[in-house]
Amino acid sequence: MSLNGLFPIEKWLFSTRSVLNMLNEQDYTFLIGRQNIEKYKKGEIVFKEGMVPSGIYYIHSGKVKKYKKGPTEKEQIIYVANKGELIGYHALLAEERHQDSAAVLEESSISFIPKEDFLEVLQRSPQFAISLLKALSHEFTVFANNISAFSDASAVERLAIALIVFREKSKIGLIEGQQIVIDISRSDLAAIVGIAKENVIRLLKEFKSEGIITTQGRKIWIQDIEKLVKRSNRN
Amino acid sequence: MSLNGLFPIEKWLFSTRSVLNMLNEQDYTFLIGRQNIEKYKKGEIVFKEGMVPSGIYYIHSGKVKKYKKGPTEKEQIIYVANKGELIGYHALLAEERHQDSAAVLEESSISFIPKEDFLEVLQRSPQFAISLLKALSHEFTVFANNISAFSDASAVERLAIALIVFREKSKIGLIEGQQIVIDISRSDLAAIVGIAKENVIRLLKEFKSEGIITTQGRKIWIQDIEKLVKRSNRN
DNA sequence: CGAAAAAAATGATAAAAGTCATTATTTGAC
DNA sequence: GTCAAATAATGACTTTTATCATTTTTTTCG
Repeated sequence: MSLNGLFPIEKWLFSTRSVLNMLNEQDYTFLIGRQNIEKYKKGEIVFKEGMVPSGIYYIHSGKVKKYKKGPTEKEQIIYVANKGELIGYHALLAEERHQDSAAVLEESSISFIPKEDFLEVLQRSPQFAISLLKALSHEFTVFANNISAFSDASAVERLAIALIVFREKSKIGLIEGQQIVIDISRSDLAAIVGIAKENVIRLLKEFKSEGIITTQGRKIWIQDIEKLVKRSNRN
Repeated sequence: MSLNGLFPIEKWLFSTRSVLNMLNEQDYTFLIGRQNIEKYKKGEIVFKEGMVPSGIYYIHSGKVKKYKKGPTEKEQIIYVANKGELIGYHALLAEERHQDSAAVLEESSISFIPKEDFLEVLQRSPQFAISLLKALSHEFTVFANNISAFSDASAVERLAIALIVFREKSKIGLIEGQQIVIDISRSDLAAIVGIAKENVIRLLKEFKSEGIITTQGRKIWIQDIEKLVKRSNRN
């Protein structure tokens, strides 16, 4: 079941994956081929807002949330990074402290790339810089969409979008034909959508009664993607 | 009256200004020194969502809003670009269509930089690319803050932030000691804050009664920045 | 300057989403 | 497998913000 023509998924997804693929084998190996992979358990923190960045991170497997806490301590998830993506490069490139925090959503393998190594490759490969520029610029599409959706879309619509996007992200690494399962806590889902946890639960219940999803514990299966797209109002 | 120590203004502002300043004189003149400046009247559109970018724009004077319209036609302003800034480069660098629209908020002088010229300078100056990377990365700080504020801050708080930030932007080009005036329509202010126009008016009335601002027509003068900062809850 | 148009302001009402208190279910560790 | 802790679910109620209809003020332009 594809989203082609159904939903503009490309406006809601991006990936730093392609950036690395343009590196030659030597540089690629230099950056992420080394065996400094670390395992993170669910909920563990990769970096925290305010920290001075000493390098960037590459996600070998798992999912990492980037989030911010406001004065009221309410957490807002800015982005969920996936297997194959880089995180932590914004602060490094901007030469400032981390402006958001990162924590893993599920057991993940992540390797650390020291600042010096990253900047070295950046200096010696102008094409890498341009490729990064392209990736960063595309990120804006997604962010602009998000900001726009916050004022234009209702809670249900944003939840529908979040489910569609998260499902897409959960496809990665799956075998063709395998059931896609969305495995995320109600709190995290609420923090992505920007609404209260209780509302997420109530709206999911609505989706269940409409036959759009089924759930079991925290797990969610999307049964009728077309109806969900309709509920998102972005088609 | 400075914001130093009062309010983290740097988290809400960025500028592509510095990017151009790192260019050598020759490249600088090549890009924006030429006499293809065009005047735009209030409300005129610079580019529209969906257009294929053929170049980028440099704002010699004036203010330009970047915005998106959602399915309900509600406009959300993503960013207000100022004198000295570049716009339209995201789509160009990402090699995609414009994902937002741009229109001038007040009479502006803008020059067009053809795609080829911009990319040429980018290719021949690796430092320019890295400088752009830095600028783009910093933009994320601002965007992330925005997204976080949307879920964490109330309407009044966001309005207070918007006024503080817009006031700061209106300082540019002013003579020291000159009164800062915020000159923006209630609709545009509402589109920045992401709330209904009527609410902007009601909240401004509240600010007036608290002695924080005075107004005359569309014009707003901030009389007590400290109280306003307090209302923003970000200090 | 004065009329028409645009924008700001106001008031009443409706809708959406948040909060709090509590119960039910699931998950994870021993 | 059982129990404790964590998380999901529910219901009543409050708060916030949007919407709509209308009046007043400001701006624009001949």
